[in-house]
Amino acid sequence: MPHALTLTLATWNVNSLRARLPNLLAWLDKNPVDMLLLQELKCTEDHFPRLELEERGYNLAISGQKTFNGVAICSKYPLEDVSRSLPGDASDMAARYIEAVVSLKDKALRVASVYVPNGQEVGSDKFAYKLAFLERLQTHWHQLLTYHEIAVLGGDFNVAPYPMDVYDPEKLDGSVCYHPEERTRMRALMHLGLMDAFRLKHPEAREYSWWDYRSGGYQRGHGMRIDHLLLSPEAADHLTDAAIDERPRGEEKPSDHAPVTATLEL
DNA sequence: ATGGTTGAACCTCAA
Repeated sequence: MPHALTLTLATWNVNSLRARLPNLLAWLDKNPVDMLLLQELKCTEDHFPRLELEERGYNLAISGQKTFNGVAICSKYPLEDVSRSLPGDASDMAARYIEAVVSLKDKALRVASVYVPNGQEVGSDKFAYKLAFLERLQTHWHQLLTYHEIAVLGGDFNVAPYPMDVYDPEKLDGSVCYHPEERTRMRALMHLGLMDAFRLKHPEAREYSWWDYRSGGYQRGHGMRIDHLLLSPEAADHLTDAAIDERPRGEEKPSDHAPVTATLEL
């Protein structure tokens, strides 16, 4: 059967949607992706710039929070069965996960936008929360993968899975976002059968998705690849392209993250 | 570099 539908996806941690709205809209005008996964909205749903995105054709599913966190799914196709929590800890109120089913013409796609906790400092309570959160992701997606759907789990995982995903693996080994325990849990999640779209298409590329604002991280090339689009096997079968668009990171008032993109021919 | 920057909201925290 010939390909009937080209679906473009992006994930982007914008580090405050309201502060980054000009950057985001300028990027969308050049890259009118079908599915946009956002993290670190840093606003409640009532402050979400709904009109600006709706007039660009997006349906919205939002999990907002004041000051911190906040995730969203923006889709040119209708969204159904929206879920705003990651199972496994009913006491966790942070807006870090949203999942929905996208109705395409004759098929469906499950998609989630996740903002994994940063962990702050190795050994801290926040680091333990991060590890527990990664385990919850693994448990939940282990279940979801039994459905054999076309599915995408995208977002800011705050983990660089392999040495080639950081600018200096020897120096950074054991530091937050590149600690062995985080890599172990990140890889356990991937080894359920979630394929890293960027790495599938670029097995050797030393490209990053995040650079620290401090110490001129971007200018020095001190980056990490911590934002990922993970594909179910059924989705990976349709992957035709993946990239990291570094350009927005070099522009005025940037997010510290760059958008990561993928294309599926369904 | 036990430095450094950014955003939101408060006079500091999270990243």
